[in-house]
Amino acid sequence: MSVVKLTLPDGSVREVPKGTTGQEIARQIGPGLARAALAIRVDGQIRDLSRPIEEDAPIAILTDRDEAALEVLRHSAAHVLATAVRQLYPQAGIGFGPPIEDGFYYDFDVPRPFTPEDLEQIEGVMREVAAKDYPFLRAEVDRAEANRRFADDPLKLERISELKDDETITVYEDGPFTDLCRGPHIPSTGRLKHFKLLSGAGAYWRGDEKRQMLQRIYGTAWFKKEDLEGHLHRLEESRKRDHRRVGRELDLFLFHPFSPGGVFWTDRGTTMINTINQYLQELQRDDYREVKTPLLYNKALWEISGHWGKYRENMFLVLDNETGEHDMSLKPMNCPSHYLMYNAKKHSYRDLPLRFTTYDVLHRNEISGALSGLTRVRQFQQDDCHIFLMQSQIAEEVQRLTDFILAYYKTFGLTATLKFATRPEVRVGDDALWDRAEGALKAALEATGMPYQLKPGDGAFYGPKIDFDVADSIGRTWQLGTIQLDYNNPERFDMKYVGEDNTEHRPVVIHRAVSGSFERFMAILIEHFAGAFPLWLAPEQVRVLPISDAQADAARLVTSRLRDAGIRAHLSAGHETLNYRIRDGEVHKVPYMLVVGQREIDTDSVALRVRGAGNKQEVMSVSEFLAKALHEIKTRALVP
RNA sequence: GCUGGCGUAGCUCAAUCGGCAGAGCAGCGGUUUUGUAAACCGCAGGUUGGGGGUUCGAGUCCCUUCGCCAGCUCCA
Repeated sequence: MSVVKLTLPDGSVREVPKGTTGQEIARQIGPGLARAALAIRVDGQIRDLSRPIEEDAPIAILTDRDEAALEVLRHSAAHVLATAVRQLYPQAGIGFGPPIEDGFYYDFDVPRPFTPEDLEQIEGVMREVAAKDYPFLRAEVDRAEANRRFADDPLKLERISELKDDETITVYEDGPFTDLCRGPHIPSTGRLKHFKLLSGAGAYWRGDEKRQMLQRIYGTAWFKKEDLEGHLHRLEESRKRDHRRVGRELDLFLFHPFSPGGVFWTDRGTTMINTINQYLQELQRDDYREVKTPLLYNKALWEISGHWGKYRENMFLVLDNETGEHDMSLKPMNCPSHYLMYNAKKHSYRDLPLRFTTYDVLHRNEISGALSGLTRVRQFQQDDCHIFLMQSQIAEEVQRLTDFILAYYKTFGLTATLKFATRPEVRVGDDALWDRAEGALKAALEATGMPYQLKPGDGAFYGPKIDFDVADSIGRTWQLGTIQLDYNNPERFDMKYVGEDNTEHRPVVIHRAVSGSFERFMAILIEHFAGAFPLWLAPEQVRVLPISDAQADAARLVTSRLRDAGIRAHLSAGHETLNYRIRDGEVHKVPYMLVVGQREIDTDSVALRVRGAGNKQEVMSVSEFLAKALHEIKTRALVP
């Protein structure tokens, strides 16, 4: 009998008869491991424990301590879900059921949507399936056998028909349920213990809006009870932080049915936007040129830029009364207007890189179902910038922009991950141009030394890009910043600069945004800080509270002193009790409250109450407080 | 845009089977002058998102439309 040599994670080599299963190896290593084992990694590939090993390979037995095993668990949880649904709805068609971040889902073809009561019932049956501890049995079948097994399910038959002839078709059984599936799975359904179904929703078969709508059930599954509870707690916490709720409670913005996708910023929200804007303007003071351009353009511009062909459904077209045609449009992007400005003058290589920034209002006609709070609106402002530069300047500029963007996020305590997005299906420009652009941007990105992920096909229609994704409190990631390299528009707009050799050359354009849009950035900040903004950003920075009317004048004087120093301070006097006013300040997340009573007046001081710190007050002079607050504001400290 | 759910006072939510639209908070008026998270009393607040229908009678049932929410699609 031949043997195979298996290298364990600790480097030791174990020789076992060819065909030994992962389960048997785990048992040989130790009974504890055998009990804990969930799957095995063989030469980098995760497999069922029950599969025989036929070749020499590095292996690792996976237990609930491995992140990869969690994915296997969740995939198996999806199968248990399908098992339960099939038991309750034997006619249900079975779509796809993959693991996803924090959980899993499965799509079913059923005549009516699942209700919350249905989900409870299904979850109950899932617990029965888990209790029965059915083993997950893997089998390789040929095409005819697969077609026979899934003869009653058109969705599965469609999937089978797409498998290539050289692909191994595998099916998995757990008790009464059989699914077409690549695997791998946990050894048996009993290993699934801590899970919960969360919601149901419609989802198109294969994500295609022209195909039928299936009913998707989302669920979450974990190895430990605490992990499940922690996850459910995080979901609850996320709901509390939802920027739509917090934004209303803190009176930052509102919506009105008369302008779906349009934001009404209150004075408080406007103050925050302006504060962020000032910060950006300060950062860009030296090397950037801030410009303003029109909002409305003739379609001739969009024909040159390619928007008319590729982006028209997202543009608000405006009727021209003279021509009776919709041949004007509100701008959905700033780039073409910057190109027009660039071309209005002749440029020397000495002027490059030339950086135009703009905070103009943009309009995009999003389909109604896409609108969502501040994160998806129809009118918004980007902190937009277009950089005109020479080919040879790309790497340095990308480095500089990356540093800039990451430093900016750091000010807010946000961390980002980088994504490199390449040419999309719908695009302008020939492949040679794309090759050059992708090559140049990738080289520049790698020169920064930052880790990044690849997002193939996710580039802009005119060029590849580096996206900066920032995670919000719910764990959703949002694309905020972006660096897009564009070789197309310089051609389309026939841009030129005069080089050192006194002949004309083609510049390259970099599109850059940092916050993405102020609207979306505000949504993320609100959820990130749960409304408790750092001092420099808070719409109301300080609230001054006299204990009674007797101290009102003194408190008013303190307020004026703060305001004269440029601090956003308000006086909270009146007939309400001190307790009431303190509570109101805490509820509105005012960073600092200054209590002024007779004791303070006598010593020319204030009693500082820090947001969230309870009544651990500190008494200091007004000038001491002023110095402290101004310093925190100036340094944009993440306090209190 | 698609599928489903939901729209009751500024906000959060009640209103049994189709049978008098209500509460708390916020607001306004008064009393209270307060030492670190809600003083007390009173008043006002509504074409139940809009339109149409069924019914003796509609917040409740049906149709339609607008908006919001979740997901899909899309995306800053």
